[in-house]
Amino acid sequence: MQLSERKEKILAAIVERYIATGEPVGSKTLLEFSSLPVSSATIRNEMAELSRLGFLDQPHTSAGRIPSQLGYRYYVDRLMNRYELPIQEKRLIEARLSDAGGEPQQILEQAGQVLAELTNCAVVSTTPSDDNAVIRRVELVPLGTHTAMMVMLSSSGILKSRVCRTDSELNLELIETFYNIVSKHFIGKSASEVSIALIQTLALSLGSKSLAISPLLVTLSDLAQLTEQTQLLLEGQSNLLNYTDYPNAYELMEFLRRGEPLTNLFSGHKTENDTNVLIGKENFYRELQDSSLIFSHYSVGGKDSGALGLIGPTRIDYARLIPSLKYLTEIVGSIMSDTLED
Amino acid sequence: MQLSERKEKILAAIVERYIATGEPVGSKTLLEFSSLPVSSATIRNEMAELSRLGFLDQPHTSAGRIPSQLGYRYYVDRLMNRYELPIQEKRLIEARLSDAGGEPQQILEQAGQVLAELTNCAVVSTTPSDDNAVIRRVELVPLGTHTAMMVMLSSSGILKSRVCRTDSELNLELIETFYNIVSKHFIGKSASEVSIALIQTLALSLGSKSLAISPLLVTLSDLAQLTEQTQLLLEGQSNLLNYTDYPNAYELMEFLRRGEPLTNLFSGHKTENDTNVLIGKENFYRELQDSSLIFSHYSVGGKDSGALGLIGPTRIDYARLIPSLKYLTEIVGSIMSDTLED
DNA sequence: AGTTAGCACTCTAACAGCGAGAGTGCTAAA
DNA sequence: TTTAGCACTCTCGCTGTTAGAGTGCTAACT
Repeated sequence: MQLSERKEKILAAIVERYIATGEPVGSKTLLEFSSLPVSSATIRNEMAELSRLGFLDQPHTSAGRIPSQLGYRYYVDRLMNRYELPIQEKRLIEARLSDAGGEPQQILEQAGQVLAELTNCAVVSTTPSDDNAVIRRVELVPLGTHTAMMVMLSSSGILKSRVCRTDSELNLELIETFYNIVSKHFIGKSASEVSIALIQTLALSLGSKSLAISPLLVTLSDLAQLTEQTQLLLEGQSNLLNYTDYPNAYELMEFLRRGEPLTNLFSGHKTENDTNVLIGKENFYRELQDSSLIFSHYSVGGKDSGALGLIGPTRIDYARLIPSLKYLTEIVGSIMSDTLED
Repeated sequence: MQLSERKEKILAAIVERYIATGEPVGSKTLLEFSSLPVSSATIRNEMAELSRLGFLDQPHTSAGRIPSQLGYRYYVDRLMNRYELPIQEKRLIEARLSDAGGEPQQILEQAGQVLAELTNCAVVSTTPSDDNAVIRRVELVPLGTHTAMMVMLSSSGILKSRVCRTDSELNLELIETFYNIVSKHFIGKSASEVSIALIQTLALSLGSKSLAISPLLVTLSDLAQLTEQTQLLLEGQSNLLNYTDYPNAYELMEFLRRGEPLTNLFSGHKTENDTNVLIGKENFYRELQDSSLIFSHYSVGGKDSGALGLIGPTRIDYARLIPSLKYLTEIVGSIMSDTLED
């Protein structure tokens, strides 16, 4: 639906004013604020119409108007002037991310913190998932006579480790056998190829050594699963507590902590244009229906591999947050790409 | 101060009742609940006296009594019957922790989750800090022609990694030189010995290779700092939102997130008996003065190295939480000890 | 001397009533 | 089509009232 220019101006002004103050906007307030060359009565008429069309809500008769979900949607899709980050700010952020440590998790953690500070929202992100990722390197570091730490690095840069305990003594021969098996059967394989079945057949084929080495292989398989699993990182949850809009922040925070729903949402809902904006009831999950979720996928080596998302009340500054998020996903993607392929 | 037996019974009953219900306890309620062989009038007299002595507070004249800070203190020190975890529960927890992955952070994360579920409190823990920890192993994994991932394992089992970018190409010779330097100058050294000065003199002594190798040495030094730094882990913060006692949970959650204050508190305040209990205003930090903090140090190899702590309102079930925390610290310590020295 | 019944007293929480203020929708005039 | 004006509605904050919970005190009882 296309609104008249004047209606658009009024809607935009209401959205922006409400985002800024959190108070319902009345016709008089709007008049001073928006400097339209009309009287408050005209604005009242237009507002009444916008209400009838479903773009505005009214908490009660004698209150001003607040944007409805549809109002926000129209604003985001057609009215909003994106507000880009100043260039110095961008440089600053870039420096912070470059300094994060270089691993995907570290970069995302830092990006999450930056975004949380910048936006006062909760920030979620998923670690890169790459269907073509393969095991790149496995190290076994003996810690004692029967324990060792195993470290696995995947081609997507994910590093995972576990401590492993063996029944028989961890001597040089055993370690060497392990490394042989690894380089022969695991390096270059994807995690999904490391099945229990493979582990079992391998163990069997080793005969007498089987018993000694199988704990190592089991750990190896665990690690392969871990490197493949997408992880959800969370930053700035406490920001949500500053919004009076959330009477029960607990439910939302528990939802975020659970992780899988969001991970699924992100992987199912590929970025169509650049940034996805889900407002209020547009969200599938009940726990998010009082919130807006803005998310965008970052791409490593030209391929979408994970996402960053912002969560706040529907009353957030879309014009500022969307470009910020977009910038962060771009820079995260480019830093990760740099690290992995040069 | 020693209270009469009857006063103690009444105080204990009030504390327990208030912990259970969160409502001020009146003389009549107490009568049904505690089954003392006296009338409500007598209880009233005793309660008045306990108020005068400072063990009870009264929100207002016509409300019941609630324990004062002193009341909780007396209860914790002398009245409380510790409520041990049932043995099956202990076994279950043990299994969960053994399965966590073996690294200190992984064990602590799991322990934190378990405790958060068990207690409905926020759980904090510090990673083991060991003044005698030394660098055990360093691995350099090339990722591209100019980037590599460096992984460092300390003798206390801490694993840290960073991605490092070099100006000149990462060829085999460079890598070999790096490993030589590492094994000669760094393995077996403590992190504090890895000073900037050392890095600089080393770089200088290498002459022509100096420029190529110095980014690697800088990263090495960064990693050494990281492995040495105590980290604060946080679980179950959202539990705090379930207590009506916290009008501004935001402040507390930000305090927990900041980390250093608690890290300092733990390291400064060594475990005297077995478990420390700081109630309300007994806490040094303003942000904790509406809360109780229970913490206890775990020991790895017979030496205190980190701590686990619970944070909740002063109105928490000390009798149940203290033994739970104590058990968790013991098991965390024993699992970590097992891993590192066998 | 300690305990108890009884009672007057105090304070809160909940509810109703009221007025001020904000903002609307409608009407009639420009 | 716009605007001034006005009656109307609804919230918010204040006040007053009442019911109920709980106390502290006194006087009687064991």
